Amino acid sequence: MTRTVFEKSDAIALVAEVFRELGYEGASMSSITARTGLSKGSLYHFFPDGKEEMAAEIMANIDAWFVTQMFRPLEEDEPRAAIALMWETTNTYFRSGRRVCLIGAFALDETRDRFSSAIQGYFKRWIEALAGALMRAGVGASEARELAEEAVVGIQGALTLARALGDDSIFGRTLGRLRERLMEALGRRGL
Amino acid sequence: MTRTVFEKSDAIALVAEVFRELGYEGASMSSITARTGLSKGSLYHFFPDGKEEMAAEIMANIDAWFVTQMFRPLEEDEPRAAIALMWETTNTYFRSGRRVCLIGAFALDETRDRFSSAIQGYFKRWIEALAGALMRAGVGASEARELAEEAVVGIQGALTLARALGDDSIFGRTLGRLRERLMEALGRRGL
DNA sequence: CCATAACTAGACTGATCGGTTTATTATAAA
DNA sequence: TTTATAATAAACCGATCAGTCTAGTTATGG
Repeated sequence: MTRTVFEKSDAIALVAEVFRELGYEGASMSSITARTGLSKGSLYHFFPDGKEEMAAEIMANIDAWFVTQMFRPLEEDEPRAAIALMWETTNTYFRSGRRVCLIGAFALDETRDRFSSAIQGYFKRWIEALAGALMRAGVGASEARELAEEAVVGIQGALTLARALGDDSIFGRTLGRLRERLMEALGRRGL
Repeated sequence: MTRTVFEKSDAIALVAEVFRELGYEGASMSSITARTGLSKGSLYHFFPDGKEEMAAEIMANIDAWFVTQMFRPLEEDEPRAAIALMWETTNTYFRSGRRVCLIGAFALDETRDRFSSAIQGYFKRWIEALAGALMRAGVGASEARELAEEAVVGIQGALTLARALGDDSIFGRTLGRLRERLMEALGRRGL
């Protein structure tokens, strides 16, 4: 019997894609083994506590990626550049609307109860990081908060509707609309 | 052994609530019987084809409700009044953000494939009905379409974030923001 | 080259899955 | 009443579930 060797990071990425497609409850161990090519032995080697550990590690992985690619730049770098990067990163990460937000999907059913603090932390940090960048760019606190909330809400809604309608174009249009609104708010204070 | 008698409409409403909480895959027959108080005998009496029929009937039920309460008014009644009613209906139906959109939740995982036309039809009609009302109120076609899309996207996104953050207030704020934007567009043409 | 550890394949287990069947009880027409 | 039908309860079914275990194979460090 021939053997394929996986790295844990590969396993995380592969399993994440299955959760994205089937949801937490919908992803059975057998569907995970079938779709990833990882045997149960491998999966329980990497994730001794099974599905729940898989999901937890995947979410931590996603969160860490967003922190380095988006949140920290928003929090620390030049705000306008970081915001511009955010739109790029968002569009790329979600594959122009073809990829669902796993954390958003987990939030909708009782999966949320298992991972509530991770889910809450992710969205809270996104909104706060964006609001902070807007404020550093000169936008007033309350308007910055409103705009940031609106942006993250819009991204999540667009992902839902892109899937529901089977039409990615709504994602691009929404991102464009939201970006325009932020640009407008930024434009009003010092060019 | 004592017996409780249910109506089918009761069964639909009760099971719908379980799907809303657990998702389609997460809702097992035993969890449905436990939470609704309906026995398997009753459930399979009302829904001979099991879970799939339950979900299909629930979605048809939701769709019919939205058609009479929201879509038809938007399509046929005085547009400004119908739009005002839409915000009321939306806020009431989703219990100020505490209740998830079942159809939106189904859209995110592979449940979508089972019910794609129903899911797509629901959101398409919502957007088109709202866009139509805006046009009849004097808003240009392309702007009406944009605004309608933005509104439905925003509602779905707000529902996701309300659950994710465990904070309903974001739903009310989003609805207020969206209503304001529509009012502004309506205000620009003939008061 | 060997020894040990890291890793993988897949058979296996008890529990639970969606769904069926049988038996019983309520309802309502005759 | 009687009788037919609608509705409910629960035992039961094969399939699949998450998770375990064993027997291996491959990588590595000496």
